[in-house]
Amino acid sequence: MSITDGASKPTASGSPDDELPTTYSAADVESALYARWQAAGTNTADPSRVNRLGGAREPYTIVMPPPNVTAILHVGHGLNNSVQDVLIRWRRMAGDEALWVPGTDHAGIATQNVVEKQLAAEGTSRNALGREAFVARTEQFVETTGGEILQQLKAIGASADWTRTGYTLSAPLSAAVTEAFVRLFEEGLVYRGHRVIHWCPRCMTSLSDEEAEFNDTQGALYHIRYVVDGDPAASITVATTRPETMLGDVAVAVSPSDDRYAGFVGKQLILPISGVRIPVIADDYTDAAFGTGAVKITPAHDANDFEVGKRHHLDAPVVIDAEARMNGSGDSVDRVPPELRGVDRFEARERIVQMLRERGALVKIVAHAHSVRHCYRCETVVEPRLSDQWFVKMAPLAQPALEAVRTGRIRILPERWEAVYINWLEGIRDWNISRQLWWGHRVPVYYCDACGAAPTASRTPITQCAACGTATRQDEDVLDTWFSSWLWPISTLGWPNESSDDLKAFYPGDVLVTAPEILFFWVSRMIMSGLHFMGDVPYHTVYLHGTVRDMQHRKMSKSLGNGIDPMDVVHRYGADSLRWTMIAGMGLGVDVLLDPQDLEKSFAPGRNFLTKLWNIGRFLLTKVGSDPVERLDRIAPLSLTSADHWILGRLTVAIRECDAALGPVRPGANGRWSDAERSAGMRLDAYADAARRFVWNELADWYLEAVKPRLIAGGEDADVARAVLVHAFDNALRLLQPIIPFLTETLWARLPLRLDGTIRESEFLANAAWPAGIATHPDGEP
RNA sequence: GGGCGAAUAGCUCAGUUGGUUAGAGCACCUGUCUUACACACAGGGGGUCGGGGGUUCGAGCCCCUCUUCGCCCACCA
Repeated sequence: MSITDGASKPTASGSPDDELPTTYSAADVESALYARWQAAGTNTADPSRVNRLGGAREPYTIVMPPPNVTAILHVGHGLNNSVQDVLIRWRRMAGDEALWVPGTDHAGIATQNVVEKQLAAEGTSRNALGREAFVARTEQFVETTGGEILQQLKAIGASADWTRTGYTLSAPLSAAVTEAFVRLFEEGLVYRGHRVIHWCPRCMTSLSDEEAEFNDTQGALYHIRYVVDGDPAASITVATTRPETMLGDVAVAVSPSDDRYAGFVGKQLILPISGVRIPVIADDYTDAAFGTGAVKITPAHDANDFEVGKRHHLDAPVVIDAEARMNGSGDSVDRVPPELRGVDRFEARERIVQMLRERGALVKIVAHAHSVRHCYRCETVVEPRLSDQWFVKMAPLAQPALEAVRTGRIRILPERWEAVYINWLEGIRDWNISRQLWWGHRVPVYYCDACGAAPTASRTPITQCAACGTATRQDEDVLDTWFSSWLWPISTLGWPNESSDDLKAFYPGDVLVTAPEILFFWVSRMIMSGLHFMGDVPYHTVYLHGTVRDMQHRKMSKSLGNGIDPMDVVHRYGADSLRWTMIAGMGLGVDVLLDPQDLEKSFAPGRNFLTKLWNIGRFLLTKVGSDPVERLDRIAPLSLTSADHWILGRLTVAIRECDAALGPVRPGANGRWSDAERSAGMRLDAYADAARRFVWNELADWYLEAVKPRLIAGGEDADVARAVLVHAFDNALRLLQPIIPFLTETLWARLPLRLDGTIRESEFLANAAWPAGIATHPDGEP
């Protein structure tokens, strides 16, 4: 009989051929077993069983960070989802109604970029296709190839509730997006702003502050002399890292307290190359100690300069276009000399520097290290650009989110991230949510060009102007991907339908498991949206895990070629090995180092442990046999040997250690973490280690050896030994199920029955009870 | 510029409020195919806990300082 057969027909009727193969073959077991879990609905949560709806169980909810719909599983996903699955499986066994909501994210910019690349390869482009055809094409692409990652998650054993799989661009979740936008619009928290934003000239869209990442760059500080109008002997030298923007200068700002320039304030300077006259102004923005103490002010191409410009009522001439080429528009056309028009910004920089040099306006060039913002999707240097965008006013949303962490309704682990969270929220800036893309949720705002009525945000499409009856025009922009992500914990449960059973049963949820990188992008915004739209936090614990890196501590990435394909590991060592390695090897918030060059070295410990467990199982099933065993509580304590007492004591200790490592499940009755609880628990590595120690060092190395003669001798004492052995192993399998579900389930199905048939209270170990310690054997000493 | 983290055995890491000879896995050495397991078992070697200073009866753990890596944030013109 093969393992697969054995697993599919769990039986304790020990037929002679019912022997386990000498080696465990994960590949033969895992996918079939997963299918059986699926068929039995072990992962499916039922709101009617939840105490919030009159049921008997506590809910335990985790929402999966939705991977990009076009993503394929990488080892980071493997780590992230292994952690979530351990927690969910643990709580499911412990009697909670555990719900793990899976799904995918439409990933606006990322997906649009993928499809645009495909189109380019086909010799066409999105503009050639037009908006409607492009969106259709992308939808089709997502439909045919998207979501593969969800299948891969099943292969690593993720026990998510697939009946509730969400997708941010699905109809129900899109309705939630529209509802959220319109509500915020009506509350005055969404507004149209005219200001300098981050612009990616390759993606051709604006970006939020968070999407424009700083990269350290070795640049230069160009010192340029601006001569005073009417006094060629007098001049001010400005320092800039971006000389090409000088074409758009409208002033030079000096510090009001800078004596060097006091006499210049109010005078006019002549801008080299264009000859435009600009004033010298005094503004606190300028730091007299930096550079030359004089700053050129380019309101259209620098966010700070824009603010300075506003204070001094200066124009904001545009000299760089959307594709980052030198070009004026409207009144500013003449500011860009004909020979520079249409020239790329970096090429223009070289040429302008040369022109300045020729005119004697270039004083010097000094090497200067600074940080430059790049597009987080394509690495292109971001261009500050003056434009009209939709913003969310964040301060009113941030305040309750700040309080939630300060008062202990939410804890963030490791705790040090709480300071980072608080610091960010205290200095929060408004969120630019409009994107000049086609792939995403279209901004639900309608304009009437005919009568100029105020723009209307609407839950349903408006085709005719309410004021004048002419056809309206919908806003062309789509919303930031994260504007749908931040609703994920409520939208996947049915919001805005507040009578949804899922929402009532499973919200607020419990834990969010993710990497620190998206603390601002996502985690904090979900807290804000949960508090704002549902009046409660989406989770009480934020668990931030580390990053998977190679042996040189480099982040694993496709471009470096240092990645580990989790599916490769699954095929070679099994999902359980992968999971074990991740969970046992990862301290709280600590990076996991794995060697992509040597999978054997990285995953052998997990594989070895599984083999050990397998062999314990083989020993048990052959030596103990398949005859029913007595229930432990029916055995007179006096019949137990000191070895029996010892192993039962060790088991109790192991259970206690596992429980302690996993820690408090949820905050106390007032819904707030106490100081003591705040950092307790969630030590998955300590939990794995405690379970491993019991199984290997105590059960296998000691008790199994001690019990061999008794089993051989037979008689009543052999039956006692059999009962204790089965009890200990049964509990060991229960302790380990959350981490290595496949192997433990396979072995558990073959444990002999108890005399009263109670050993299997459930068809699956996945739904069996989490172990409880035995009160009569409180300590682990013999 | 501000903040945070890490530095413990050859490698990857544990060491919870300071308390007996500092631990695990892998690697290494010596035995052993002992009828569950050589992906194993029995035993063993190996660490001035980054440097310096301090508090204490006592410090890997607390304080100061330095060095080296890494991360986050920032209106580095």
